[in-house]
Amino acid sequence: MSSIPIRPDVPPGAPHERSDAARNRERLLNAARDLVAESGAEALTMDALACKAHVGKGTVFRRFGSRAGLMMTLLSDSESEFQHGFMFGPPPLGPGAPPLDRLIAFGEGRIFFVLENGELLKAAGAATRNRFDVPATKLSHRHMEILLREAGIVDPWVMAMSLTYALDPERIVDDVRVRGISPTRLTDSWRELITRLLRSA
Amino acid sequence: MSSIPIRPDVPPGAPHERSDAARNRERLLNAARDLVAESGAEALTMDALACKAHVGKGTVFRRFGSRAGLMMTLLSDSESEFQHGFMFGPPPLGPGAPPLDRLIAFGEGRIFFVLENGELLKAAGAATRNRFDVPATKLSHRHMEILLREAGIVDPWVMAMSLTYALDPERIVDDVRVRGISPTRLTDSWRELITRLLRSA
DNA sequence: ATACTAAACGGACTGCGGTCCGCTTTCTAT
DNA sequence: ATAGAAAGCGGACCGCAGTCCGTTTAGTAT
Repeated sequence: MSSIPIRPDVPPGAPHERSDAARNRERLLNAARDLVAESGAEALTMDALACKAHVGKGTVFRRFGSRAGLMMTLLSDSESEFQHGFMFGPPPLGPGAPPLDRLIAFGEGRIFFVLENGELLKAAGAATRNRFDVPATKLSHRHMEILLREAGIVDPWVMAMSLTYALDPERIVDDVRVRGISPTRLTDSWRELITRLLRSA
Repeated sequence: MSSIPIRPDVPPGAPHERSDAARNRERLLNAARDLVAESGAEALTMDALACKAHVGKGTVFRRFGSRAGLMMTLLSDSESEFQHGFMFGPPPLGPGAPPLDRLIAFGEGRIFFVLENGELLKAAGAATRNRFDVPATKLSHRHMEILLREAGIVDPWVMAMSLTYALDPERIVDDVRVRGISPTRLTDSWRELITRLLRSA
């Protein structure tokens, strides 16, 4: 029953990961999860991580590229789950429902997803400059674009971008945690936005 | 014809600014404008500024609080101008036109404003955490909120927040400069968004 | 003029993200 | 088993934002 641990993102020509590299990746991921669990993502520093994982700082950056990259790695599981939901799951989030309902469900799902993973998302988004080289973001954008096109929006690409920013993690988290807006108000307003946007003339 | 230079933001009980402080403020502002002019806001470092203004680093931070604060100071002139435009200027941007037209004009104005001052705005927004303690942002938000309420939106406060993020400087600048979207597409899409959002059932 | 006080000053210092590069380890080919 | 090459490693190092605190200086009161 021994299983080979899956290494994500490994493109076709796999030069085979070295054993020490694999070990260190494991160490780093565990240490990172510990640190996040005990003090939150915001407080995690790359030095502390390197230290806790008994690894050089260079190794940390070789592995994840940047702090944002680390956060994205930490997010990737729950993110894939959410992605799976809107791509293959049951309607109204998944395929089978009309665009209006799917967009409403998408926004609601996204809002709750953000509220669960807000710290990580904010830390991951802080990259600045990438922000849209992030596959997950591109995928969400494209998903909305397609639904908007189906619904007759003239420039679905740009509209999807507007909606993407309307669902910005920082915005959602701060609305709820800093400005005291309830999640319900957020989802209600999203529903109002999409409903008005898509109802036919 | 001698005029006393206006010191902005000075609340009632003015303990009178010391002469050396005034002189340093002038130096810093000039140096900052020079630096921005020659290499862009992004490249401006607080050390370089202090050095160029022949002033200690502590002085820079005493004056502006943070890099974002400095950028906001640099912006304040053009920002007031834009604010004046939508608060007191001629319709459709200013009062006198219906909310629909005013919102469209507001978004268009904002897009062009951002494209002119994008670097400064991005650098100013990087504050993170404040972002809404910024008076200018609050004012824009409130402006939209009022127009949305007039137009019958159920939760104008939250909707205004969505629209605020849809007009985020980073979004606009990156759409145009990184992703190659023309300003016209942006304004057209904004018009489509607002038009659909506000047309009555 | 003198003495006093509070504001202002400046630059050394800290903490963090990120880079660099000489050294070490693992894998592969023989 | 051995040697060579490449991937991996680690920590000193850099640049930058922001803080701290002992020193200087501009106004004020006498």
